Amino acid sequence: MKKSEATRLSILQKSFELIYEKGYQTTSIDDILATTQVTKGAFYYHFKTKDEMGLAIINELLKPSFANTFMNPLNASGDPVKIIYDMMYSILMKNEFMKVEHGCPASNFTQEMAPWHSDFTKALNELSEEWKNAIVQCIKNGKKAGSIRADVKPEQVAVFIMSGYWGIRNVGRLNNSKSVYLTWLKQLKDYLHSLQ
Amino acid sequence: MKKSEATRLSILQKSFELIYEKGYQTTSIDDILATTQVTKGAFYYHFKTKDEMGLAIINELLKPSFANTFMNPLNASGDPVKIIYDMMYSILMKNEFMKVEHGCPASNFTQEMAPWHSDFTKALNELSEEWKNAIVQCIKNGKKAGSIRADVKPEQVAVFIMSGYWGIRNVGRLNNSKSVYLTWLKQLKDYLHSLQ
DNA sequence: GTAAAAAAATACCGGTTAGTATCTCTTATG
DNA sequence: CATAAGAGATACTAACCGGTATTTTTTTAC
Repeated sequence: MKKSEATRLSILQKSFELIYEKGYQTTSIDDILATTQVTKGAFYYHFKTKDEMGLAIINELLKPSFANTFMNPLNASGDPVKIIYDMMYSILMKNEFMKVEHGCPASNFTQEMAPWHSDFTKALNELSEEWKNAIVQCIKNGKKAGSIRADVKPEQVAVFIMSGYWGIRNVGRLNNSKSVYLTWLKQLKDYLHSLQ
Repeated sequence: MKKSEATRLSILQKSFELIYEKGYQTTSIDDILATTQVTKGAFYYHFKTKDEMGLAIINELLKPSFANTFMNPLNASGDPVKIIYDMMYSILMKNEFMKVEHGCPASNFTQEMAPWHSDFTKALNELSEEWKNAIVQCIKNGKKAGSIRADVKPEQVAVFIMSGYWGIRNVGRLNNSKSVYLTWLKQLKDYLHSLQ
């Protein structure tokens, strides 16, 4: 009951990396088997279908890691301007898992799955909503504390910031260079200050 | 020499719509043949491979239409704040081809192709660069005319705005509702005014 | 230690994919 | 109207895909 958990997790983790690099649809079961050194029998013992595995990746790997990287920083107390900027800087510039040429796993999943798999889209929408709400809360706190102007609409700002992040990941992939991240971050800082 | 051009164009146009709705990789040649009522012989007479057709779609359909919708409005003279906002409003809310559930074709292509096809990525990066430069120019004009503050960095602003657009398309697909477009547009307006 | 259940290995299947080879029809030109 | 090239139709293939059936090995419980 222990080693089997290990192979299951190994399948999930390696698949996650592979899918992050190659895309979900272009990563075949055989690809996964080749890199994990797991046989088909083992794979299908743990997962009924490829999509079930995909969903497990989202729920068991993506969500927790998302919570760590995207949510936790926002729960800190202090000036939202600093909190949000630092979070974005850390996600874009310091995170070692995410590569500029591959973008953001959550965003990639979304874009790739949206046209044809509503279960995935739903799961990913939850992520996105959680993030937005966390940003909203962070800004509301700032308004209460007086570091953010009273007329600022938290919801609007959250959507605006979030969109910018998804977008700059897209641009980063196109340019294949982190320098656009820095350009974006500079303007994000100016924008955030305009809320003070 | 006339009818053949028509079938070629018909293949491109129908494929474009199909790919826009279903994604490039999940749209098979047979799908295309079924909807275009064209036979495989005809298809492969006009295009050597599926990817060649994909590139033709980008260069012959996407680029010109992009120029119309995304570039032309920026060449108008006047206040960049109004020009840029009106353009975004028109792209997001008034364009009849683009559906919220399918996002923006240029963005979809990018996300889907990036991991495995550098030719596509290159072509799409050109689009993105052109758009950015057009926004940069528009803002520079505004600075000269005095409607935009002197300390505003056009390049940064352009990247920031562009990213927001790619991103809100992503969010729109997740939410499957245009209401996030309106939320984003409101904040875009505030942001643009902060540049005055 | 052995039997039962869990986990994994192997071989295979039907369907789909992009692409090809070959044949036929159409059209433009003399 | 003949003919040759242009355009399109048909039938096929080889590789790959996700998934299954069956067997073998490993682990757990007694």
